[in-house]
Amino acid sequence: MTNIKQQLAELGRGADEVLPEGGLEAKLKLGRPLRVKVGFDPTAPDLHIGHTVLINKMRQFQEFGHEIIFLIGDFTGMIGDPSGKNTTRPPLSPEEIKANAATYEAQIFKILDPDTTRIEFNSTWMGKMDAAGLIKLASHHTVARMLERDDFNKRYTSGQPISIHEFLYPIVQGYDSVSLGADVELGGTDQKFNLLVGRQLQQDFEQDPQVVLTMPLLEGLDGVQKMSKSLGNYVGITDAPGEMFGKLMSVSDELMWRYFELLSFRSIDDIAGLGRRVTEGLNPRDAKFELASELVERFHGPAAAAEAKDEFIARFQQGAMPEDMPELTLESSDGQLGIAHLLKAAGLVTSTSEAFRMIKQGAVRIDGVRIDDRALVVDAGSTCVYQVGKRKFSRVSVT
RNA sequence: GGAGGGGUACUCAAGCGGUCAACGAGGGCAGACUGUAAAUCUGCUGGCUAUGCCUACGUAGGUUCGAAUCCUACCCCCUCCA
Repeated sequence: MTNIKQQLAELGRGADEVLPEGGLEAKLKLGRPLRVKVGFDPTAPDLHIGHTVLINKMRQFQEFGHEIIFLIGDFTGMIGDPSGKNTTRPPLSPEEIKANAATYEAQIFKILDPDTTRIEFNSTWMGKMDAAGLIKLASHHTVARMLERDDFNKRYTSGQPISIHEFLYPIVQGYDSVSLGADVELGGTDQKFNLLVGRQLQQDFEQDPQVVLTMPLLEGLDGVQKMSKSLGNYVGITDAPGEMFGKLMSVSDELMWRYFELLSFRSIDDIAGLGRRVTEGLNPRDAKFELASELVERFHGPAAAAEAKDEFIARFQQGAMPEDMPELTLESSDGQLGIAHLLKAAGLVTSTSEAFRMIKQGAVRIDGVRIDDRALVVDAGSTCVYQVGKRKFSRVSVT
């Protein structure tokens, strides 16, 4: 096992908080593999790279020889984590949970070692608990302490409803730590309260309380708001290689370093070295290439990563047309097809009005030649490459 | 149950009888430039059978030559009181 000092440095990398202070060091000094628990909600199996910040941290623990437990909160899923929300989510069916769990597995094993990752469902123990047991469990926590949690507090003071069952979420999550005998629990910063409840319950159950390590929520591509699917500022881990590469290249030079810290598997020293080289004159674009390549390789393999990079260079540095593009055939009514309708039918724009706008702005090219005539008609029998902006292409035959 | 305030385009937010397809900001898209789909600058940002027409300012009616703007009813949200 790697020495403790080195472990502390890497494990603390990018972390928001480690509670209690010095707790992790004490746990590491036990000299045995630590049991590291991380809970996942079964509702959102479509991971983006923001979620992998946490999974990367799990990987680090795993690489240092610790035991990691990927806990799927299928029981707590019936409650729906009320963190930051004021609406309850509809409960999932067992089939949905099963399907989501399978999706999780496929995705996380691109990062984690499947042989040493333990997957658990909290229904295993919670499903057996009866009402009396639940009441007893609930007696371990007070309403006053619940109301310390920021979002509960806000809702309470502003008169918004809090259902009793929402209080059970942190308690059950905490009890999971008791059941598993967790040494460490990882989570996003928004999970801090829940993770701390675990510590308190473990104490009540006469266990050595877990160390809590929170990771920040990754900023999205815009660099301001949190990465989320609904904001559209995300990189999905199932994104196609070219798309993933391009999205990563679009982050600002500044944000790139944040991504290196939280997403790269490279060592802290290694990244600092790269930073120095940029200061000394290396084009930040080339540093970004390394980031994008590493991530595409992680999810799609080395061949796809190399291809995505070549394609990016050809396309945006040299202005080449992409190798693959949608091909389709459109039927003209009377041997001719107006350009606006053609672009719309090809899916390059969403409306004819938008097509006219794009033409006016000089964004439309046919076989690489810019056009400016909005009334242009294309004769039947032709096959050309139509382009709108730098990124949308389609090969269209008109019949 | 009572008293006020409010619902405007992707989001926030102006407008309070005509010049409003609707100020401004954010976001998005495009163009220029470049060292990259960074940064910066500029433009665009309802639809269509397209120099005109149609639909849009919570919903349904009404007043008016003309309404997002005035009136009525209804729905929803917020604040205070019970």
